[in-house]
Amino acid sequence: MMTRTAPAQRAAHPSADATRVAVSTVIFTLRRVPAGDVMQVVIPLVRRTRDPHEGQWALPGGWLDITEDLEAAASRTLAETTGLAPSYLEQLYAFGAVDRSPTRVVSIVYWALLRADEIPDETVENVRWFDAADLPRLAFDHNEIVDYALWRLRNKVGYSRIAHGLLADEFTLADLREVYEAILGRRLDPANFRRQVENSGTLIPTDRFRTGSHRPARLYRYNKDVELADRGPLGGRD
Amino acid sequence: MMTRTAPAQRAAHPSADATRVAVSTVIFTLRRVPAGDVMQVVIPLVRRTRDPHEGQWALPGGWLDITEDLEAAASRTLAETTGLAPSYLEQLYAFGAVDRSPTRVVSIVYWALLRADEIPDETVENVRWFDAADLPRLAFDHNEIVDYALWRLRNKVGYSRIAHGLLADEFTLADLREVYEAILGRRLDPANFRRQVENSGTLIPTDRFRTGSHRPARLYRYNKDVELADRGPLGGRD
DNA sequence: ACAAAAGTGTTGTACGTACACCCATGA
DNA sequence: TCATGGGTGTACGTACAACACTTTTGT
Repeated sequence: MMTRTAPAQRAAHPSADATRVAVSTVIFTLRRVPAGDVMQVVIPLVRRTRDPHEGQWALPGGWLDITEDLEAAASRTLAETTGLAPSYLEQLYAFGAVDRSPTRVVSIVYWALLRADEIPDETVENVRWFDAADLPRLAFDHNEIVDYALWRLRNKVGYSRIAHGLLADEFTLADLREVYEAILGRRLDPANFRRQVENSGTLIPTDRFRTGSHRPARLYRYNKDVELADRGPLGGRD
Repeated sequence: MMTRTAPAQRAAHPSADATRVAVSTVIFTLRRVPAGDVMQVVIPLVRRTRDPHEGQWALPGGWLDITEDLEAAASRTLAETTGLAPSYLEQLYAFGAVDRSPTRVVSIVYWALLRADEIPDETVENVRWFDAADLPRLAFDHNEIVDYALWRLRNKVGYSRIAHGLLADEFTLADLREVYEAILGRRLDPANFRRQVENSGTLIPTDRFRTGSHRPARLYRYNKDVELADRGPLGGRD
């Protein structure tokens, strides 16, 4: 599913009087807010350096190359602009209102999950991480797009195991619960959460424990036989 | 949500070495199979009269005009090719694999529901209705697209009231149950179905009854305060 | 009267929620 | 020993599936 090397040169864009196809991605990850003890959902945005909405923050993206599939374009453009390689990538929606940009642009938007261990230390120039719940005014219709992506994320966390796309290989039940709590924006009962996820068959207990504070917590792994998310007959193709 | 008059002339397409954007629609409706007493899901397909896959059956669609929104393009192209005006229209997915067509085409695909009373008597030339469960080999990747649309329909019928998009204004609970049974492909308990749908708050009982066979059945209407389908922050825009 | 569909009642199981309680560790 | 999070037990309410049963019509 992941990225490949970017092609050396890109095909010239068609004349501006034609519809052009762009690809953008809403990338979600979790960050522990320094002061408090809660996690928050954050997304990386790119400061625009060109004419439409120059200086404003926008979703990472770029033009679709004529020789690459949609998902490949999403992987490539987000890697080029942010240097990131998410663990999960799924198409969100195609946005194509006539007035969403000065020239006619249809944007195929993807959304992605980034594991905590995939976040690089030094950030790329012109990229900044924002609390998804408290965004500034973004370029184009990107506020609307992020809202929709958040809605999809919250929905999907309820009926699939995508939350695992935000965690490293081994984790405690408290880690997993924190992910759910950050996405859903409410506290969950530890006892009930444990039983739910244990009965779902998606977790494999290891014989390792995480120590350091109070009683050690058992570490779990994901059962790779269970799909991360049910995408129906489409197995992740375009 | 519905169609408008088609523009008199369409902008010339960009040169064939650029990516073009097409819009197609999977239109679902129900038909009572003549012999038996069951309903089946049927979709209209158009016979291709041009080069790629000429003679094969394909989804109704056409090129996106540079001056129209995506949903408007879906409404227009399906009206032009089939003469239909569905009661419900929602974006399905953007298909853009490089090899899905001889030239590079990104298809924004919609899916639609047509009420029984919206089906015209005489069918347009080159349009034929097919049982969705028994399709021939279609042009391009359209078999795959229909499979995905069917999956979405079956999913969505479980957590929204879209089934109502397939019925006339007034209907009996048996009518509604038939819709669910046709979509889900299994029989439902009339008693439990009644309670479920009654408690959902989406139905308004009228004081009219349908007579004709056995005990008369009460007619119901939809509560228009309840959305047909939850589309999140997107209220049906593109 | 009888068949058949409309509509009601009852029961059991599964599952989510609330919350009391015990366990194991660091300090 | 105490505070804290890990982990177990239990009781209650809702939702759904199964199915027996009553009601109302056409024939």
